[in-house]
Amino acid sequence: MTDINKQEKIARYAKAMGHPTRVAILQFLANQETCYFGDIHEELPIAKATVSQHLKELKEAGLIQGEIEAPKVKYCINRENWKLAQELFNEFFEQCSCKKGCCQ
Amino acid sequence: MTDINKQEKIARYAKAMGHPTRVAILQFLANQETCYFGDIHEELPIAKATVSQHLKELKEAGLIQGEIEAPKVKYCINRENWKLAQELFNEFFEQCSCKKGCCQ
DNA sequence: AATATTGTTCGCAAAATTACGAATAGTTTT
DNA sequence: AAAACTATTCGTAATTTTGCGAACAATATT
Repeated sequence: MTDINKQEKIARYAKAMGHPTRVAILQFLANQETCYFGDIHEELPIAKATVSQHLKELKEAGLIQGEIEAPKVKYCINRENWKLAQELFNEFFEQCSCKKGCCQ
Repeated sequence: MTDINKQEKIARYAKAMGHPTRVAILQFLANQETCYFGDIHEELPIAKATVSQHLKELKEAGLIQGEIEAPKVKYCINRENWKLAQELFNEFFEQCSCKKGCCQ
């Protein structure tokens, strides 16, 4: 992956994580095996339409995935991309020159 | 730090990192000891007013800091918050249930 | 078949983000 | 003191984000 490509991926993931509600959703999902839309909605003080929208964005960013289990919809973390995001952020934060002992 | 507080901090940092240009700026700064506004602007294909705006946001999020070294302005990573962000993101990504071996 | 349940999509409004040129402010150099 | 240099702030326009209620779609239940 090129540097610029990595930057764009980081920005994409970061943007998806750039809202408290979405961080809360991710955290909730990360600590469940899987769960239904209703469970997520129950946790949050916002309208279901808004929850659905946040879920859509997280899904489009690739951090979560949903599958229909009629009549419910089951969401979970997208493990593959979660791992990728973790690696990208890790590498990103590690690269700081202050990690290399060259500054106070 | 409470869980919700952490979530908000993560969201705040993530939001700041949620734009390719800002990731590029952070990456550039992370690999310099320090540098001037002009150096950053030179790296980027956008107007200086826009660069300044992105820098302001990164500064307000706490990821960078700037100091006047007349007539220039010197920017650098805010090491303290960089470290905090690194720890928060690390903990966040680690918490996923898929890390704990309880799912495929 | 009618009704209920579960979520998504639509349509809208308010607010925030992004980007830029021009104007401005603060120093420094001439 | 004037001119030059560096970067921020202002004003504006276009786009995106956020949030909601209402309408809708799909399946399950009665």
